[in-house]
Amino acid sequence: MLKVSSGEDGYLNNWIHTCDSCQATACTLYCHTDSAYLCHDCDKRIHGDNTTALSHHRVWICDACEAAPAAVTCSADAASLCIECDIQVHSVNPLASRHTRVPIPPIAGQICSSSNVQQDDQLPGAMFDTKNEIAALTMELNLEIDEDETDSWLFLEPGNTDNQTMNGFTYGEQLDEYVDVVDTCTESFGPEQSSDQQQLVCVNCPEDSGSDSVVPVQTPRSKNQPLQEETQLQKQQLHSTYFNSEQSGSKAAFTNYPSSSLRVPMPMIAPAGIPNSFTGFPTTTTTTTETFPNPWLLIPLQFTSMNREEKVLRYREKRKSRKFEKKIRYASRKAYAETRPRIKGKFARKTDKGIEDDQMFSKEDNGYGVVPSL
DNA sequence: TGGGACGGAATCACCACAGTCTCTG
DNA sequence: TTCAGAGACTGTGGTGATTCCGTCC
Repeated sequence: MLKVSSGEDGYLNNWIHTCDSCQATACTLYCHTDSAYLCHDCDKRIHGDNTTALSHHRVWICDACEAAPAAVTCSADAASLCIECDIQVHSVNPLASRHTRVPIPPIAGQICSSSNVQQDDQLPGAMFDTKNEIAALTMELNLEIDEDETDSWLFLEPGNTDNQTMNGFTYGEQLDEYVDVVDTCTESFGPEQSSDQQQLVCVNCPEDSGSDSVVPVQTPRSKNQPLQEETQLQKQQLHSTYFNSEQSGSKAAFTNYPSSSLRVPMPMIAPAGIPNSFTGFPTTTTTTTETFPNPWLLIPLQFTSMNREEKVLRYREKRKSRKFEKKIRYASRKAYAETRPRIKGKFARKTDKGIEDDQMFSKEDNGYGVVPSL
């Protein structure tokens, strides 16, 4: 991680977050208890000396953006990702969406060394020693649940949604809130600078590159190539993920990420007696373990009233200025659609003349049936 | 003050087809 | 294990139909 220059919000221009303690080096982990980004040395200094500090809830920083706390580990990509990057990376195509991701538990104990963390066998956030252990857990979690069944988890009591609130939010608001989270690039900057900043930050987004004159081949994407796509799957995942969390506005606020892609029903709805906020890892309850084998997945963080108020205000501002603009993912398809014959707005079959024109066009294009670029 | 009528805005479904993905042999 | 082929799936825009909401009487 290289330090470039620091922005007003504490983020470096290349998304790298500086250590909140020494302010000199890039952070490598985030302590939820202290609400601080720390480098290894500072973490060792702060948390290394007493058992109380060691129990602080710490997680590694996302491998992709290197600015937010990692929430899941993808064994397929061998990377730890924050929620936003996870969404971006794994919503690219159905194949990627099938990657099994394991929510990252907090760092247990002291970090071994400051030089070799997050490498190979020392996956971020792991109380697991090796990738093998993570893979084992992954298989454990890889429960196949019917889509309809998964959907049913999204609603506590169908037909009685009016009065269902959590922590003062209605579910509808929660739903809105997660849409906020999706809009990652915009979220991270002020409204005025968002578009420009996006151009700078999301250089790997195909939409930003402006080079998608043909339908892109959906190859596996590296961890540094996040995409901005809002698919229905995303919404389902987000809905599942943030349904019960009151802190959706900040990616730094999460430590757990029970993605629906894990095909694990969201447990936070079922256990009626479990409070909405937890301060630590919950003890196993009968209800919890019956519906979900990993109780540590359901721990929303406790927020201070100030934090919450701040997030709520921010969320409300966002909601006011939200715009649901259609995003064009495939310029080639847009071009095709615009040139297609229509009858009352509906696509119509190509006429013979249209086919002839297309053939001529193809000949002019050296015989390749390349979609004309915009 | 409540209810119906009206108009504008918003939302949704429909269509064809190139390209991609998945499955099977 | 690799390859080829078939079939399923996705995404794209303009229009009309439908729904929603605010205003007026």
